[in-house]
Order: sequence, then structure tokens, then C-alpha cells
Amino acid sequence: MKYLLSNIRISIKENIYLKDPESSSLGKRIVENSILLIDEIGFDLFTFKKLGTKIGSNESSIYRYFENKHMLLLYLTTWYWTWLEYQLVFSTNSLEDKELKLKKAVEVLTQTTTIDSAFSHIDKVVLKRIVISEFSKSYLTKEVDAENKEGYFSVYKRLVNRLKDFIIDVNTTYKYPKALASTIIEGAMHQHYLKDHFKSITECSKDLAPTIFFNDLVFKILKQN
Amino acid sequence: MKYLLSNIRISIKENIYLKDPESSSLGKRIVENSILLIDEIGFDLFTFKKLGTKIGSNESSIYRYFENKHMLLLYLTTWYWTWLEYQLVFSTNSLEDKELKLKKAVEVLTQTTTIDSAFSHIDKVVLKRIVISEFSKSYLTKEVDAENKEGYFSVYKRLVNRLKDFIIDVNTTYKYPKALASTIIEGAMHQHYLKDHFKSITECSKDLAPTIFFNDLVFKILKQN
DNA sequence: CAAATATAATAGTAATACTATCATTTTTGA
DNA sequence: TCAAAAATGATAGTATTACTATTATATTTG
Repeated sequence: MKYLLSNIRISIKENIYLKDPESSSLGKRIVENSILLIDEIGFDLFTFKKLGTKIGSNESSIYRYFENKHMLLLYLTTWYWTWLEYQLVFSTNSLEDKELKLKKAVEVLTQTTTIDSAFSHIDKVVLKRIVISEFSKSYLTKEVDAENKEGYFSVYKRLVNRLKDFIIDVNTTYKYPKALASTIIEGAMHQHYLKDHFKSITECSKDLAPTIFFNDLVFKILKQN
Repeated sequence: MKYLLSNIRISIKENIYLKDPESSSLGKRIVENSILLIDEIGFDLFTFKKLGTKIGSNESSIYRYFENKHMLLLYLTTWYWTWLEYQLVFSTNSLEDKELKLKKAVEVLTQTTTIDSAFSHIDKVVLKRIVISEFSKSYLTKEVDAENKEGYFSVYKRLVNRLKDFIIDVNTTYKYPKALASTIIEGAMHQHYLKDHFKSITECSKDLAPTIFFNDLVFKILKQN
């Protein structure tokens, strides 16, 4: 799998960036280090100036790749959802049994990323952490409807719909497959955040993965008439 | 109920503000109008300067009430959760049946606020809207652990735990009552947001309230062995 | 009605979020 | 291989933000 993956490439719609960061070494350093810096100081305190200092480059050069830090965040989160979608399709593809397929899907979509399959310069473990704590900020804005029309969230929506399809395959009569799918994906990020910062309002912990909770939840819901 | 409510008062822990906004007419105008302005332009673009202009007062005067806009947001969201906790306790108190109690609890915690019971100067309908789109920003910060220790999120956590207690009352053997409670409360906010901005990934809409989805979900989970 | 307190006005600072211009370095293609 | 093109870097500049400090004025209250 490692060898196969080393040949695939995550490509992101060109309207998110001004210049494709995959097209140059500076671009790659921008992406790679922005992930580390956002993880370190948080998106709110992150600036292109600080990133420039970190990579020994100029603020103005970064502006040639991304319009502003909001667009960079959209790029990073879209990259993550694209990568996760690939993981999802890849790891469920060979399964025959519909329940097993759903179980695997929930697992992929709710688990902590702990191993980095090491293709590309991007650290998936750190990226997952910033998706958990920063993704909401990419759509909780006044521009959300305009940006949604531009297609900036289409990968995320497609991923939710893939999970929805797995849900329907297990129980055709269940009335809210989309709401359930979106609740699982967003809820998993939330539970990961809670286990790290608000331990008193969840049973999830390093010993009890959110995956366990959500797989229990989804099958209890779907196996009921 | 209207008469009873007109005599109660939401009071917020004093470490959130520098000077109690309930103690003066300027304070009340700050709170009342900050809700309207945040709703209008979003928290990200909201500044004390703009609020000062809106209420015909000076930026520096607002700084005497709140350290910064982050603390103001904590104040507003805490006010909302306190008010919601009151609604929850009040409306479930008289019920005997445990399932009915839980059903009512889920209803109170997930519904759209459409009527404003009109005590206090605070518009609860608008406040709910800003809680849906801005509450996450109050805790998705690098200061979350320090602020959590200060007790800034205790009302929210207490509310989750109240729901957890209702869940346990219905099914003592269910293993994840806290995770389920936190998922419902956060998930409801998310579904409200989706129905307004990402209609393609939820069945929720103005005709299908998130309450319906979550009540179906919670009872399917708890009535299973 | 004087003293205390609250509010307003003004000014000032460092940082942010950019844009513009020009110089320098690197890449490329004939 | 060398000139043109493209990419990057350096510097400067602007408007806004997020405050703090100081002083003036208005309001409250004992």
C-alpha cells in the first residue's frame, strides 16, 4: 500500500490558490510549514509574516500563492478531506458485506490518525489535529454561502454523502441518513476535541476511541425498525 | 410563565467581565447591541470601535466592561447556556415519566428559539443564531485549557451533564451517556447551521426540525439492548 | 452641593493584513 | 550559453485592529 500511495497525488481545485503550491519548492515549504505553525500557535495568531520568518522567505512571496490565510486554511482542509476520501474508498472497496463496509467507513472517518503513510511532504497526523481545531473556522463566516457556491466545500460534502450511501446500504428505510452521516463526521471531530480539552463531558479518551462510540451508535440506530 | 420569568435574572460569574454590564444602562446597551451587531457582521469583523459607533458611545468605555471581544463572546454564550439550562429544568421538572422527560429535554436543547419570552433586554432569537455560528470560536483557541480552569465553560458542561442524567434515567446500562449528550447538544447546533448553509448534507430543514432527528436517534439508541 | 464615579474624547503604539514597486536571483528555451 | 521571462526577495507604505493612557466632562450619590 505504501508503494501504491507514493504514486498518487492529492490535487486541489485551482480557484483556491493563486499559484499551485505543488508547482514549486517554495510552495511546498509554505504548505508543509503552515501546518506545523498553525498547530503550534493556532490559526488565530498565525500570520504570513510569521510563516515567512519560519521558512526564511518573504511575506510577499507567500501572498503570491494564497490570497490570505483563510484561503490557505481552505486549501489545507480540502487537502485533508481529499486524502481522507481516498482512504475511505480504498479501504472499503474490497469489502463485500454491507455492514462490514459501514463499520470500516465509520472507523476511517472517526479514528485518530496516528500513522503517516509518508507520501508527500505533508504531515497527516499534525494536519488532522488542525482540522479538528480549525476546520469549523473555515465555514463559520459571513462568506460561507458565496464560498460554498464557489465549490470550496464540495470535497467535504461529497465525503458526507459517501458515508450516507453506506448507511443507506445497511438500512434502506432509515429516514435521516444524511443528518446521521454529517453528525458522525462532525461529531467525531468534536469528541476528539473534548477528550483532549473537556474530559468531563465525554467517555472518549485515549483508551476509548470515538470510533467505538460512533460504531455502537450507528448500528444501534440502523438495526432498529 | 411569562410573569414568573419576568422576575428571574440571569447572572454571570464576575470573572468574565471587568464591570457588570447589568449594573448600568450603558452596560445593557453594550450587551443588547453587541448581539445585534455580531449577528449582522459576524464575530470576526466585529470590533469595539464599531459597537461604540452603533450605540453612540466610546470604544474606551466598552473596554471598561469587557477585556476584549473574546470575553464579551464568553459572556454572551454563557448567558445563553444559563438561560437554556433554566428552560430545561423548568420544562422538565413537572414531568413524571422518564422517557417523556428525556424527550422534552432533547426538544428544549435542540429546537430553534422562535419565541422570545421577553424578559430582559436580550433578544434570545438572535442570541441563539450567534451561539450556533460563533460558540465554537469561544473554545477553539490556544487558551482553552487555561480558560476552562477559570470556569468559563462550566455552565455549558453542567448542561451537558444534565442531559446525560436524563439519558441514564432512561437506560442505566448504556455505556456512553456523556458522549451522547455532548453529541446531541453540539450536533443540534451543527444541524441548524447545515440546514441554513449546507442543505445537501442533511435532511433537516424548516419542515424537519433537528429535534425530530435527535429524538429519533436518542430513543433508537437507548431502547436497544 | 462637593466628592466620587462613570463616561467621553483624544492621542498614541504595536501588530495585522494587506498592496505596490523595484531589485535580484533562478529558470527556460532558442 | 545567454537573453528574456518568471520567481522570489526587500523595502516601503496604508488602513485597520486591538488595545493603553491621559485628561476632560458629565452624572450620581451621600
